[in-house]
Amino acid sequence: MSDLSEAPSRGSARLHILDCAKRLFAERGYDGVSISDIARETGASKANIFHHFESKEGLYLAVIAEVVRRVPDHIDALSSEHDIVEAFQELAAAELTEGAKDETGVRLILREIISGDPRRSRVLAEDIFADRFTRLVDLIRTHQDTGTFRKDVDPALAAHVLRSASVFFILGRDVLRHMPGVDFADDPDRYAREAAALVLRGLVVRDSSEEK
Amino acid sequence: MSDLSEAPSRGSARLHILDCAKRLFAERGYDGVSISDIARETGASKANIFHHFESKEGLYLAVIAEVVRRVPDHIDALSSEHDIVEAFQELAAAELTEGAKDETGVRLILREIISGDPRRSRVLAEDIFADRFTRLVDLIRTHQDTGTFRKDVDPALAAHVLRSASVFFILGRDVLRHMPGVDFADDPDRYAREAAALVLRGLVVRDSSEEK
DNA sequence: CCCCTAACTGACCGATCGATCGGTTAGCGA
DNA sequence: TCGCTAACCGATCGATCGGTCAGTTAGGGG
Repeated sequence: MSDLSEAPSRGSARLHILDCAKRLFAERGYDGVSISDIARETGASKANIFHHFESKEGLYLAVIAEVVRRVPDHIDALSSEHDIVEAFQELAAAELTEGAKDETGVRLILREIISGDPRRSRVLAEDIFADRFTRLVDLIRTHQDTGTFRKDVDPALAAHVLRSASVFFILGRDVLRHMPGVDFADDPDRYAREAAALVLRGLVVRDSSEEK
Repeated sequence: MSDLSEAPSRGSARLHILDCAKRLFAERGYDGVSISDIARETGASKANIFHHFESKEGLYLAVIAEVVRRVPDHIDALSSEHDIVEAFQELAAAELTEGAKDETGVRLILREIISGDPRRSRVLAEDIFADRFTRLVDLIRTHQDTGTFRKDVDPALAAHVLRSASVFFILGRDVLRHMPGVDFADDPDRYAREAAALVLRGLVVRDSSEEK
């Protein structure tokens, strides 16, 4: 497998191993993939994998680190849009399109989230999500201060609901495809925009006049 | 371990194995748990596990089936509430409290969702989620017809966003606990109600008058 | 009483796990 | 040209994997 004629340029084998391992780990999880599997997939020998990486866990952590390193950030780009709903739609669509394109990366991180290992949960939370989550919360809070957003909503909670809608879409796509009445499973862009609009505008019609 | 003095009443060992296996599978996943682990945890011998279950996969499927069998349904109970926002809050809170109480069950099903096995995704979708998902969609559509809910929102999409908010809360709790500014990680009831209210009422204040 | 069956066990099977070994190849600086 | 090092390999390690088997125990119906 993977006989790409040549091009053994410096460190290419290492990258190839990382790439294959990433896909396999994303598909089957850490315990579901053996070094032999990765070796077979890369076309290299088992021993060579241990030459490039100190252990199976070392390889796995390297894969995670590589995925994390490549996670782009779309939040900054929208600060000064004129229509706030449109801006959030744009943000959600950009993130979800990106996520759908590199589904293996998303799956990998999500597997890590539910792994339940408290150490890794903490590391992941602080190193990766905390920063952009905080910025999203700040963005919401800013709009609350300016009066664009209602003030009786916890900004962190709202941020989490927005994130959930995006993340769980990718996570549950296979199931979603088999749901009756669902025609957006293969259209991340449309889903992202409609979901963002939904959370911003709400589901109930806006004649009810209740104040907290 | 698990020396409950006696009471070897009919089939109790089988149930004990199911219970331990459920917890272990939820924590570490299918490939992360060996029969020896389960045997050690239950206090029984490996061979005895194969006496009660035909194989490891058979045990796993039995665990899944047991979890699915116990999933309660809260949707029917709310059809005739007077305040629609309150009704949805009640539904979300009931589901999330239930889910938080039996976190292992939720984790197990979520692991199954992201496993990526297309067969199982299909089975899960059709046997478990389809029914109540459809009823939630129908409920939303009904309120659209009566004019309570806005009509420019895909009911299935709205249902999925609502589900996402609940499910991903349990899934990402460990990470959520380490997020700055998050104080609802250990309060499923409050989160469920605020999240439901958010999706129903929306984030933006309701003076903007745009129609599609 | 005996006998049958379900519950249960320790010992063991071949296969595969992560990891290590000694040894070979290839490329590059001196 | 030599020599060093990184890249790579086949063979093999002890441990553990899922699963089997022959045999023992316990309990209830005849």
